[in-house]
Amino acid sequence: MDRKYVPDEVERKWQDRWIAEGLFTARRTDREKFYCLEMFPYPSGRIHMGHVRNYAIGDVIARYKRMRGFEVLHPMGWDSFGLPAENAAIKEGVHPARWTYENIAYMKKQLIRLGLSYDWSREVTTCSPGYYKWNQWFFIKMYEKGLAYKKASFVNWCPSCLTVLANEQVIDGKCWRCDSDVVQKELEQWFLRITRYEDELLQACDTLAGWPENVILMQKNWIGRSEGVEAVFKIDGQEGSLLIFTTRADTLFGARFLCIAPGHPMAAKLVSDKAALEEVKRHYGKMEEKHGLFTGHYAINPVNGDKLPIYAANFVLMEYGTGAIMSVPAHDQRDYEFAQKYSLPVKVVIKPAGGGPLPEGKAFEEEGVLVDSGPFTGLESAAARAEIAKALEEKGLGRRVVNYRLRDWGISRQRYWGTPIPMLYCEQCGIVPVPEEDLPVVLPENVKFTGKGGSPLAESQDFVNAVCPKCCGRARRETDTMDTFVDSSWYYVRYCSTEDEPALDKENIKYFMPVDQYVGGVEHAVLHLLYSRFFMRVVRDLGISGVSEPFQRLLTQGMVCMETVKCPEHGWIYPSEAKDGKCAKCGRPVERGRTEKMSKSKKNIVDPNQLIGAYGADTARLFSLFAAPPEKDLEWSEKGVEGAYRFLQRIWALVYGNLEKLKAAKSTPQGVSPLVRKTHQTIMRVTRDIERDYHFNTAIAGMMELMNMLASVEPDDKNAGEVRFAVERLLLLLSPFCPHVAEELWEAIGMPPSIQSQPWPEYDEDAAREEEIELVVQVNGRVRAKIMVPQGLPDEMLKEKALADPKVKEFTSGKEIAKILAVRGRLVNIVVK
RNA sequence: GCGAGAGUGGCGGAACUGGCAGACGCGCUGGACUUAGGAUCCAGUGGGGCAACCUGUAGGGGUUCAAAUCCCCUCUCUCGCACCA
Repeated sequence: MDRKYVPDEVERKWQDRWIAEGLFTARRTDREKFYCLEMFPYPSGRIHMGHVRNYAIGDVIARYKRMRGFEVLHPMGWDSFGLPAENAAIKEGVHPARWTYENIAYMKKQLIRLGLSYDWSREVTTCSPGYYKWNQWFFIKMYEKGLAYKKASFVNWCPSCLTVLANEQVIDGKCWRCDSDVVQKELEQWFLRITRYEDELLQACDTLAGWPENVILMQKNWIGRSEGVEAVFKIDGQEGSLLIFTTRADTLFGARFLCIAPGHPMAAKLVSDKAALEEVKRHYGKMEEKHGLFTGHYAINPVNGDKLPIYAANFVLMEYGTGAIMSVPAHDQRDYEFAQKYSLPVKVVIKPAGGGPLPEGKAFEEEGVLVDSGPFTGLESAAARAEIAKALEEKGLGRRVVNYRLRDWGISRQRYWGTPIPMLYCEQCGIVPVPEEDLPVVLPENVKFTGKGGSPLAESQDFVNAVCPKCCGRARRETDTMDTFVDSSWYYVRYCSTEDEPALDKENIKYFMPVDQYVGGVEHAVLHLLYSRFFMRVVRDLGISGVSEPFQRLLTQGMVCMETVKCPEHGWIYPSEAKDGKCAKCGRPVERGRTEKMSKSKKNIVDPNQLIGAYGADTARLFSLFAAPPEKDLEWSEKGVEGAYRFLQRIWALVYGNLEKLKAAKSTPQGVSPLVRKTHQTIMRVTRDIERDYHFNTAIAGMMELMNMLASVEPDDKNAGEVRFAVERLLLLLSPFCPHVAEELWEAIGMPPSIQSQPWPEYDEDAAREEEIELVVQVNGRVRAKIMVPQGLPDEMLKEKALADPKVKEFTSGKEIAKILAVRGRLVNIVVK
């Protein structure tokens, strides 16, 4: 009867049953669907607490929606291409495929051990040919539509390893392996024309009602739309001209010189000292002191004919606008700094509208009133911009344009472990896509991983040598692979069909898309989400789906944090290595650092395996959900975990301690007792807290309150029915959070499994309402009395009762009552003078 | 620098549209049961005061019968972008 709670035993039992019974498979039905998705992990080896939190949140939502009667699609997979696998191959000699698939097998076990309710028949593994075939297919479709193209672009290059480096392999401008200085090397690379959708992607941001404000803002800023004008500056005494972009046409009369990017085509033409130009290029794009070089030429300001010197400058970006700017040192801080360094003149053309003074020693960048600006003098900035733009357009020397910060998406990677870009270079026909029927272009397995030289694929002659599908002549295969963000840009579409079904089944996609709830970390707020929004539109424009926005609602969960401990001798140490404020190794007093995101380097990590081993998956889930609302950072606390465990123990003890009485009782409460009322209130609260932005922490608090009340009720013949009623409801409410305990106890009290297939409990609003309420009486805003009154009395009665209260009289006697207010039948405030 | 968000007990966090500040959990204090307690149960727990009461949501001002919540200023922290012309 007094069975002990052994989480491991209970959890494995139910995990096996759920899988055997296929409770979590989704299929197309007449019911309304709910697509619940969590960002799939990179198979790094083992899961971390961040995954536990992310997937616990998603699992509660999926299980809750199932109980609410939805056909829930809740899939999981592996973002399994990427650099770490290749690094492991270089360092340890394991093949990336083996390394990856072993990691996947292990991590899958871990996820199952957490009791997550996934439909594994839809498992996606991006490094499998069956998946990346479709990356290639999309690529070819995009190539046909002009959405994929090739152009020269810079990569990080290590001159010692003779290899391209990813951004994360460049540490402080040096190679991660050999510490050599990294240089920029120009290569031909493939790009996806996301900019074709820039305007739509920006506009549609305002339709993302279910997204957090900050993420929408980050998307908008990333796209970075700005309105301005392009103006033509003729070059003095020479053929040709320079086109510049500015958002501040109102400062055009203040231009004192022009700056062009060192890589600008005109730079090479205008500058005779090539070595000096190279020097400027060396500093290009670096956040440091500005470097410039006078080209020896002048340009003519189209509005007033001023002759302005032309400089090549490191801070002017070739990728934005036209790669050339007009420099207005009086009204742009960057130009000001440049002018200071090269002793160039400054001309003020804007003054503060209020007539205040100009700042000293820096540029005045705000808007104001124009001075010294010819016919435009006296206009305000906004009006002047319009007028000057008009004047330029009339002269044919300029036009209004909109510029975006967003660049096309460079997807070429000089790596092995990624999707081969399905292109051929034919000696006769040039660039030729691999025919659809020849897909996938499979990664060859027998390649060497040295970490040196070019891409491993380029070394594989079997791979490189190909036949042109057009002319049957000799062709060379593209050896670059795709950015792994391509893989994750459409995996949610792939999930709509099972592994056995066609990959892009329109009917399946129509039924399941879009994702109703997406859950993941903020670190993907910009790139992954933007690329996915782009890809969804491509899928749409290929006629595969009618959906434009892939993710209806987005929840970005906070980080999992823990305190850090530092020893003066040993550096960061695990909290367990500190005893009584001293380092266990050397005995020196430790320094308590701040609470930070869990990371291996800071040694402030908790291993999910150990956690589950000690307390079970239900406790791990419960604590992750209870300690903070999902969107906020969560501070890990061993004591807090124990508290969560204790809560489950108490429920367990409650059921097993009264098992016979509970089993014998019928769940038919007689009337509305305090326990029955509390039960209805709890159902109401938990439901509301879940519906209101998934505030699981308060929902769990509500269940704890009900548990506390249950613990104070000793079941006897009279009340056994209502206790059983409360216990049943409590288990139902608990089941999305701690599914194993809920199942086990549900079965224990004699209910047929599975609790997962039960409907979400209903509440009775009348039964939930208190018969008596505590009326708060304030005098001049201060609480002076609390009186129990029947529910629903009219305001006049409440005021009367309040005034009659002896305590209140003490504060009102002899004073003039100015006003009495009653608020929602719960509070009365008496204002006296 | 620009943009966004946050600041509530010893700690994590509650408080729906302005209406009892501190739900729930942790910790702490006292008690019970115990050979024992780092198990369990009961009671208490923002600060000050014997008390009636006073005071309290980063700091300062304001609106209101009433402010953690709304408005203005200041400070601190976190995040994002960062030479985008």
